[in-house]
Amino acid sequence: MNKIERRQDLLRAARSVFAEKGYHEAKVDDIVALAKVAKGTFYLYFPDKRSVFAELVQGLFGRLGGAILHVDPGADVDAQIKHNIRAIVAVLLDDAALTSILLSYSAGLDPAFVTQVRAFHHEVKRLLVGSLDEGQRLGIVQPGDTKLYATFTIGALKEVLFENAMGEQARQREQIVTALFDVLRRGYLLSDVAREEVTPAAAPTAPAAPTAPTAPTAPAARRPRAGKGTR
Amino acid sequence: MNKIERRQDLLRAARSVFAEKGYHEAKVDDIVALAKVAKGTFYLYFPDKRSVFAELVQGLFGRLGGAILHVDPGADVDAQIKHNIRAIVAVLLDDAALTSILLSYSAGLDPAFVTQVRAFHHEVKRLLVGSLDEGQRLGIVQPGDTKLYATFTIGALKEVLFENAMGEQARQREQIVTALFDVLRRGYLLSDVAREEVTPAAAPTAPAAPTAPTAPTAPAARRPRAGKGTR
DNA sequence: AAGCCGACTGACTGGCCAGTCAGTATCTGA
DNA sequence: TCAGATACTGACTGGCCAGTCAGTCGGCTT
Repeated sequence: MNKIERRQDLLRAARSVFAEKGYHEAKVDDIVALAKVAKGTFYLYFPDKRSVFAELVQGLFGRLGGAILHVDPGADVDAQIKHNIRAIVAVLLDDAALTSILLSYSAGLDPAFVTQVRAFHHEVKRLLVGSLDEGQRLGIVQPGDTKLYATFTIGALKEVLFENAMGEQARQREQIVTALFDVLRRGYLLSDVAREEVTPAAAPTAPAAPTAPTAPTAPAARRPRAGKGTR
Repeated sequence: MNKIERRQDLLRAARSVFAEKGYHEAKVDDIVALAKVAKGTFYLYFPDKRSVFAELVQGLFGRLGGAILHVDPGADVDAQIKHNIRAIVAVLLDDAALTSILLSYSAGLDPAFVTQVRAFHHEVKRLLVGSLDEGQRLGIVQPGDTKLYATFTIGALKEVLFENAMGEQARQREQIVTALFDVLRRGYLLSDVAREEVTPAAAPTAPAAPTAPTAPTAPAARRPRAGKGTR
């Protein structure tokens, strides 16, 4: 058992423990117990608890960053978008353990660390907003607030991955990719126009009183759903 | 200063501190300092730290649960959906402090508590999935995995609210509502018609997906098409 | 075989903080 | 005015756990 292997053992153990208990509840004692070494050994390989965690997260960030490609508007955009979704999903699904921490347990850590996570998050969003802006110029993206679009997208992605990481739902990678892409492309609600034909009777019972007089952001056009019934 | 007011003071102080530092970093000493009482006083009003937090969260849950109405398919569905989105947004925006904790800091608490939060989350999702299923039967919702739709929706909503709670973006309530609704109804990507039909079990590999030079569908802008070339 | 060295060990310490409680202040009604 | 009740105080304790370090172990060299 050389030093490198031992280090790996510790990292592996740390990852499991962090994933299972979150940062705070993960005790160094748990990690060393799992790695089957004495506590002192841990400190021969890492200066402190924070460091192991940081190293694990750093690795994840690296893999994520490497997976995301800048979208070239000159080529097949759909494919590239799908590719990016797929890449992100792949990385994060393969490391469900860490993902679950980053997505839910990411607080209460040292401020410095939170900052780091936040920064990465911002970077991803910046990148996405940039792409969407460009897409708008090219007519690939609907008019509207791209920052909001980006936020929705990231949120949706985080949530699925989080569910997966938490073991609440085990989904096929490709299913997630396809479904998300489809929602981004056409939503899932059918407009009321198209609906008229399907609904039996529309008795105006009005159980709720929504009262939505304020609806300034009227989207320019409601796309007439031509052959939407297919599928 | 009667007992009720004092209790309110403590609750208010606790809310601020929790919001600012998260559950773990919030010390009872911080709370009592902010409320300007001695530590002992805190324990005259609450059995322990966990309880204050639980009470705060319970209140939020109550308000949220009360705000969500079951959608009646016989009436104006769009309006009701918008109403629900608006109600949730309203509650969560008004309590940015707590929201930020629930959405990010919700871990490392006692397992019992995490369970509670999780349960609520599930309940909301269950409700939404139910509505979507019904919607599908009525042709209001696209075919597809409603659980996935629900997850995306909840994720998107969480993310905007989280950003707002974190003070990263201050958005108009109505803007969020409208934008989210629009995305749910039509997505934001304008895409090739050719990709309308999506294969469920697509080939996983090949980052550069099926080269599909196709006929455009978007109304206005045309976009250049060329060979691909990722990055 | 002797002695050196790097890897490993685990009992221990120091700091932190939730929660306690003996004591003090303030109020209230007789 | 004073006695009892109620509200409040803050120094203190006990438990927990990250991080330490004096010491063991086993392999390698000479």
